[in-house]
Amino acid sequence: MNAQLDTYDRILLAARELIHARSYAEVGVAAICDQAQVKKGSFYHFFPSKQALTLAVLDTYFIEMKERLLDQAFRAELPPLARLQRLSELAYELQLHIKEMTGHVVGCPFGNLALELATQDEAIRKKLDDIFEKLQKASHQTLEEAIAAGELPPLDVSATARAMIAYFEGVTLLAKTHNDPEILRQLLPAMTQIHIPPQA
Amino acid sequence: MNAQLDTYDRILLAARELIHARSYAEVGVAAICDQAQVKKGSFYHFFPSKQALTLAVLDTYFIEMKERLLDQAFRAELPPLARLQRLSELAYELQLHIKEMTGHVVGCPFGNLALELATQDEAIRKKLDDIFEKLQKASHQTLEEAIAAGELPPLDVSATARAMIAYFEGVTLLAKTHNDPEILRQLLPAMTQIHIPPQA
DNA sequence: GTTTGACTTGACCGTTCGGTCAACTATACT
DNA sequence: AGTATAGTTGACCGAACGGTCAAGTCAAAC
Repeated sequence: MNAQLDTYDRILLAARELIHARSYAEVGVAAICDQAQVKKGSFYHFFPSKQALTLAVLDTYFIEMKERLLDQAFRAELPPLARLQRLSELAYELQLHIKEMTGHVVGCPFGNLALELATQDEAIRKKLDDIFEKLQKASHQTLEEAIAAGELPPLDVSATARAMIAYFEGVTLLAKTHNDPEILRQLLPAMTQIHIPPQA
Repeated sequence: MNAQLDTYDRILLAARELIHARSYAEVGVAAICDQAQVKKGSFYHFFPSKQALTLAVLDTYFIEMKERLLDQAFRAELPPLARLQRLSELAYELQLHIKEMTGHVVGCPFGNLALELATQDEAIRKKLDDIFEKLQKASHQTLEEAIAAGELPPLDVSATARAMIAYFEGVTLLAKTHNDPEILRQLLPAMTQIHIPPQA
């Protein structure tokens, strides 16, 4: 499987899939090596530790999420709020697709690792914090355009962007716990209702 | 420490604290036994497995959450929406207090275990799902009163209750990732803005 | 043709994991 | 006093954990 990829990429791909489907602690280095068809010695030739691998995996999660969700939803030809609705649809479709293949709503890789590791591993916590900040910036831009277009009243754009990401993560958490993608379809569209007013 | 408690309760208390502060996988049975000052043999006299202990721990989390948050916030003498605002304040104060003692925003024990274990342990997933449903029912009641009092327009009460819990969990997730309780104070009050309209 | 260095291999390290068990002690009932 | 029973103890289990390492392969650089 994936014989065309070199060793480094096979490890990264295997780790990505396994950690997203299970969890950080549940997936051992040996399991990653098995799936990647790599021996443990080779693993430690490319990655100094499981933590270092996980930091690299987070980068690939971000790239994939950007390509499959952000770049698809935040397109200039759509009105600003419609972009956020499109993001909701894409997130629903993605989790539905994964559930059809694995039987589980696996949720958001960032949220998953955040709640598992934020208090245990400072480097990973920091990286996840950076990722959420990037997501916030992407929403920020869209919200400003929505206000300029009159689709939204004036508001605290930074706080509102963060609130929408929080809602997105929380809905995904409930969908994972219920193991039901329909929760995403039902609840995510309300994302745009959350408005944090400007500070006085 | 806690010499007045019997063995069973010491195990439960130790597991509660450790799992909330760290994670399920990070806390081994040996660590729980150390903290509870109990030998491993005694542990397995009272609990058949680590999973069974965790299910019991979830019950104690729910009782504590109900006493410290729900029962304090959902008081009949407060107007319905004010109860939800009070819930936000209490959640903020609780996480702030824990951070002052441990250095970490530890987040919600249910959300933490949900994202770590929902795809790995079906019994725990189911129990967490039940707990979130109970929370939804508690919000449901308050939302109906808010609508009756004219504080809210007619809406899909069940879906809105779930959406508010999702938002609550998502904000807590971001606060944990940022390790900053202020996020709760800034964002949680917007909880009551999320309205899922009634089905046509 | 030889040297270099990236990469691979498989055996191995000490530690910890969840869990078991036989033996022991303390308490309570008859 | 005798016995049943609940609880305790510490040694122990095999498996898995993250990680190490000496030895070997191989293609490119000289």
